[in-house]
Parts: sequence; C-alpha cells; structure tokens
Amino acid sequence: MINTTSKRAILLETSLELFVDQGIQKTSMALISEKSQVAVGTIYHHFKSKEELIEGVYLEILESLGKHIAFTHEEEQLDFKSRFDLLWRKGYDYYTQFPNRFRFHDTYSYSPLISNQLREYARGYYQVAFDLIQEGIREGMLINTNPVLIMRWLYNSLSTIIQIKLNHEFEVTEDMVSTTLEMAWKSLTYK
Amino acid sequence: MINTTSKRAILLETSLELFVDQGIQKTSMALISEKSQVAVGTIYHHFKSKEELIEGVYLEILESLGKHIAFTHEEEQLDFKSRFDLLWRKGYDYYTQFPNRFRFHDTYSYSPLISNQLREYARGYYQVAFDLIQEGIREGMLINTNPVLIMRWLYNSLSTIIQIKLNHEFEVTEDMVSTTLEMAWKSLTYK
Amino acid sequence: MINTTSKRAILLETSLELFVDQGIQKTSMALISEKSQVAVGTIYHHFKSKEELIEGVYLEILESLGKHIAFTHEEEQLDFKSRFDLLWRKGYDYYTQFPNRFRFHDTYSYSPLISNQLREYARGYYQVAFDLIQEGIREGMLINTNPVLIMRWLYNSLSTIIQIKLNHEFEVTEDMVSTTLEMAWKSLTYK
Amino acid sequence: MINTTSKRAILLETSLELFVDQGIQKTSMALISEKSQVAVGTIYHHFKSKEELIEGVYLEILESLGKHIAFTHEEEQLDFKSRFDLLWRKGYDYYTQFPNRFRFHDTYSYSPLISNQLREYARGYYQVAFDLIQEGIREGMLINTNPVLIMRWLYNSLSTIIQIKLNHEFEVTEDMVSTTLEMAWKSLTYK
DNA sequence: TATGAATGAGGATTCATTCAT
DNA sequence: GATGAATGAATCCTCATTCAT
Repeated sequence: MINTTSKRAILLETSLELFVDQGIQKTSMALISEKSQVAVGTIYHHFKSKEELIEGVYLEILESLGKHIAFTHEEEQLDFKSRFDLLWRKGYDYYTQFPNRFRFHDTYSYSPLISNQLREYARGYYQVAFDLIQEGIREGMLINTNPVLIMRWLYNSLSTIIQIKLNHEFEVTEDMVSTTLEMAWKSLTYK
Repeated sequence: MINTTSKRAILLETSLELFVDQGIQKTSMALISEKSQVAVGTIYHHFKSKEELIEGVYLEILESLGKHIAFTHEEEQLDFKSRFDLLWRKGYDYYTQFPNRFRFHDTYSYSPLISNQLREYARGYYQVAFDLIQEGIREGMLINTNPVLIMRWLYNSLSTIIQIKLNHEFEVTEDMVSTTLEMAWKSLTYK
Repeated sequence: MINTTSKRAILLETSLELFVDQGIQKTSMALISEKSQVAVGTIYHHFKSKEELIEGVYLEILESLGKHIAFTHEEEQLDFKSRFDLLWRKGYDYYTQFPNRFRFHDTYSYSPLISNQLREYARGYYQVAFDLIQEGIREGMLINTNPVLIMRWLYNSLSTIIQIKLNHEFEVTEDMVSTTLEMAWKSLTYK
Repeated sequence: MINTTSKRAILLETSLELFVDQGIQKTSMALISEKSQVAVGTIYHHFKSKEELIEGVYLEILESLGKHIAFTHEEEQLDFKSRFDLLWRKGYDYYTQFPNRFRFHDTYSYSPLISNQLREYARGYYQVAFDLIQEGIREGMLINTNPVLIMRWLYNSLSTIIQIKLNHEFEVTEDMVSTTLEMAWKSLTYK
C-alpha cells in the first residue's frame, strides 16, 4: 500500500516535470513510463487515462497549495493587513519552493486541457483567499469591487514577481518582493 | 499577388482561431487545411512547418498590437499620466477587439511552443511601453523599480480584466475597467 | 517469447521480399504491415525506424551468410585449392538457395541506403574469406595483389553467374558453374 | 534552341549528381529544380515525368559510353588481343573520367527503377563489346561459353577495380589496373 | 498489481504533377 | 518556353490505450 502511494506520487512528480519542460501534449505516456521507471500498463492502473493523469497533477498542486496557505489558529487572530501579507507571502513561498508547480499552474490552468468543471472544483482549495478578500471588502479595508477581480489581481501580482524570478530575467531581491506586495496592497486599498 | 497575401492571412486567421479553441497541439494541419479551404501542401508552401506557422501567428499578433498602441505625434505631446492611461486603454481596446489574439498571447506566450529567441525578438513591437515606463521612472512619476517588473505588472493588470470579460465570469462595466486602470496607476506611483 | 522472435523474423522476411521486388523506397511501412499481418505500430516496436529495418535485413543476410560459409573443423584440414573451391561453392549455394538475399545484397550493399559504418561492421561476417585470401597470397598460391581487390573479384565472379541464373537469361548448367569457378581460380593464380 | 539543349543537359547532369549522392527516390523534383536553377515547371517541359528523367539519365550515360568505346577504322585493324585490351581500357577510361556515371550505372542498372525494356534497348550501345566477344569465341581466342556470361564477367572485372578506385579503399596504381585486365584475359582464354 | 508487446487511427510532412500567368 | 504557387495522396512515424501473462 505504501508502494502504491509512492508510485502514484512518482508518476505525478515525473509527469509534472515533463509537462512543464516539453509541454503536456508532447509528453507521451511512454516517456513518462521511461523516466519514472514505471511500466506503461502500471500508469493505467493508477490513472484511467492521460486526461486523468493531467487532472491528477493539477489537483495535487492545488490541494498542496491549499494546505500550505491555510491559516493556523493563531494566525487567524492577526489583524487584516497582517493576514493579507501572510497569505501573499505563503503563496510566494509555495511557488518559489516548487517552481514546476508554478509553471504548470501558470501555463495550463486556463488552457483547454483543464476543464471548467475541474477549475471550479479546485476553487475550494483556495477558498481561504476568497474569504479573506470578502472580509476585507465587508470591513472596508479593500476597495469595493468584484472579489473575483481582486482574486485574479492578487494571483497576477504574485505571478509577476515569480515569473521574473524563475526566468532569471534579473535577480529578485527581498526588497523587490516586498515592493511587489506593497504594490498589490496599495492598489487594493483606499488611498 | 493579392491572392498570395490573402492566403497567408487566411491561414493565420484560421490557425489562430483553432489554436485558441482547441489548443495548438490538438489542432492538426489537416484541420487547418479544411477550415481555411487551403490544401495542406499549400500551407507548407507558406510556412515551412507547423512550428513556423505558430511563430507566424505569434508575430502577426504582436506586430499588429505594436501598430495599434503606437502614439500619434499629437499624443506624444500629452502629459505622462494621460499617456499612461492612453497606452493602457489602447492595449485594452486592442485585445477586446481581437479576443482570440488575447487568448493566444495569454495562453502561449510563455509556453515551450514559443522560443525564448522569438519572444526576445517580439519585444521590439512593444518598445513604446518600455520607453514610457522608463521615462516615468526617470521623471519620478513611477516608483523606482525594475522596468521589466513594471512591464509585466501592467500587462497583468490588463490581463486581469480582459480574462474576466472574455470568460464572462460577470459583466464588466466601464466603471470596472477604469477602476482596474486606477488600481494599476495607484500601485505604481508614490502615495 | 517465441512469438516475439517470430514477429521479428516475419518482418525481416517480408521486408526482404518487398524490398527486392519493388525497391526499398517504394516499399511503404504500411505495405510491410499489410503483407506481414503485423500492425504498423508493432513494426516500430521492433525497429526504431525504416532505416533500422533496412539495416536489420542487411545484417541478417550477412550474419546468416557468415554461418553458412564457415569451415567445419574437418574442412579446415583440406588443402588450399579445395578450400578455395569449397568457399566459392558455399557462397554459390547460399545465394542460390536464398535468391532474395542475393538480390538484396547485390542491389543495395553499395547504395546510399547502407551506411559505410554498417558495411564496415558487416565485414566481420565474411572474415573467413579474407583469411583464406591472405593465406593464399602468403603461401604463394594466389597472385600477390591487394586482398580487397581479390575479395571483390571473387564476389563478382559469384555474382556474375548467379545474376544470370536468377534473371533466367539462359539456363545455367552445373558445367557452367564449374566453368565460372575455374575462371575465377585461373585468373587469380600464376600460370 | 541552343538554350534548350543546354537546359536539358544541365538537368541531366544535376539529376545524375543528386541521384548518385542521395539515391533516386530521395531526390525530389523540387531539389533538382533548386540545384539546377531551373523552375519545376520547366523540368516538366523537358521530361514528361520523373520516370522519364531517370530514363534520360540512364540513356545519356549509355549513349555516351557507346560513343567512347567505338573503334576507329584504324583500331578495327588491330589483332584480337589488342582490341580486347583496348575495349577494356576504353571502358575503364570512360568510367574513371565520369565517376558519377559509373556509380549510377552500377547502382541502378539492375534496380526496379530501370525497366527491362529500357535495359534491352540500351544494349545496342555496347553492341561493339558483344561483337568482339562473339568474334573471340568463333576464332577460338576465348573460351566457349555463353557470350552473356562473358559480357557480364568483363563488366564485373571493370567494376571491381573502378569501385575500389572510387571508394578510395586504397590507392589504385596503373600496375593494379593492368593486373586486373590480365586477370580478366587469363580467365577467359585457354591456358 | 505489474508488465510491456501489440494495436491502428491520426499526425506532420513530402512530393510528383498541374496550370494559370 | 518558362515559371512557381497550388494540390492532395501518400509517407514515415507517434501515441493513447488495451490485454494476455
């Protein structure tokens, strides 16, 4: 049983790497089999189809992200701005720690390979972010516009700095990261 | 001669549509041939390979964008904030007018299907934006951080609202658009 | 396991036949698949490419020839002329028994479809012949000229009579075969 | 008219070179067009099809060979052995002077790309050789075996030394050439 | 569960040939 | 005659998926 879990994990990890490096469609099941040292037939024991494997990768990323950004009981007690910063930083940490997960999410989350239904379902994993945004609006801390817009805006602010970091376009200093966070905050608050 | 030009244009347009609707890799040359009413062999007469066709689509979009966002001589005379707004609005107009071009750019510009070299080359088409950003920093109108970061930030601000509009997640009002623009401006200026 | 071996053999045999009958290039993989009752994909399971299949046919022929012409321990004891005749006869037998193998070798062994490297490698299979030639020269039984020249000369002597036999240009009698062998011997010896 | 002739000649020469270098089937009409600087359509003005172009190359070679090996009136007066040597030498000269013609003939004259009918027809070009052989048999200068066998034997003797020369397997000295000629003569005569 | 040989539809690309200019 | 854009059948090869072991 432990082995099974492990094979599934190996497959997800190998697939993620190949998907990101050469694109999902160029990555054949045979290649995944070879790189992961798992027979093709075995892959199909764990995932009914390539589509399900892709979905598996997607969900794994979001589930893991969800766990990473969840607030502890203590953190829940912090004031709004602190939680806002904390959430953003947690997202930044997560994607920085797992660059391939970021790349996958950034490239494929809006591609035709991920169904709307799945995207919808995955929203649950970052409900915490939505809740925070809605609280902010309700309490007058954030500007009163559509939460979906704010959600995307926040993701894009994260994405901006992480893309630069991963593409090595120039060195990203801690200063720059906090600048970016401040840009996000400033743009979402009144004056 | 007119026909030749026209065939190339038809191919680019049809390809763009199919690429965006079903993904580049799922779009076969045979399908492009069928939808565009141009024989497969003829496609290869105009584009050496599928790869070159993809690049053609990419460059066409950016070249056309470049023309659209260029400032007229009169516009050049406007003050910084006016030009900042104008550029953002032009980008918004362009992508709103050509939704498929936006979708293509947003989905594929950072995928492995577009080479770094090509991306580099295409940068020339939106040099205008870079110039404006650099002027803003120099003149103290924009915060003093890396222009590439600001460039991406601006693109992401545009992308945020356009994605929502195109995905019909909710109705996007003119009010919302100007709010987004203001968010971008506010985040990039001192106080 | 037996089936696997068998499929490879069937493919080599079918390919040989088609290559000889209609030319290598006119023989499509689809046709080989059809005639051999082996799916196209399966062919590629056994041979990475058409090129490798061609090489497989070539090597199979030479390897089998090599086994056929090898001297037994007893034969090794015979005098030079006997072994010379024996080798030539063995070659004649082999190619007469497997006409397609002769045709393939005769048509393609010096075509651009067989790489120099492969040709070089295959030389090992008829090292026996080279050894005999060198012994003959050393012992003064054969004229003292380059062994490669003699090797080719011998092959061409064989080829002459087999071509005629296979093309049915006229009936080839045992008398004619031994005449040809004597022509070869006479031309390679002093007086 | 002079230009026309010239284009035809250029096409034949270019085709020959490409056929020999990469194989007939791998040589596309487009490539011939490019290398010869003659538009594709123009090729089809001179040759109805690729097949006819191949035949053109084949016939050109044999016709030219025929002219080269023809005896002058004076040469006709020489004794048999002298004419035998002369003919062999002329063949050797011709193919040495035009290596590609040799390679083409050697590779393709017995391939399925040259029809039996054409081969038959081309025989006329080297009738001179047949005549000499038949005279030799009649006069008791050559062994009494089938002339076709002798014809092939002679061609193969030529081919042996030319192949070695062209493949640069080792340096071919004049000594070696005359040795080869002597081998051919010795093998075809009584004692 | 695990394996990997077998499958054949489908993909990108080539190419001999035609034809309007 | 000369040109080269246009054609679409045919080619080599890939690949998701199945299944007997």
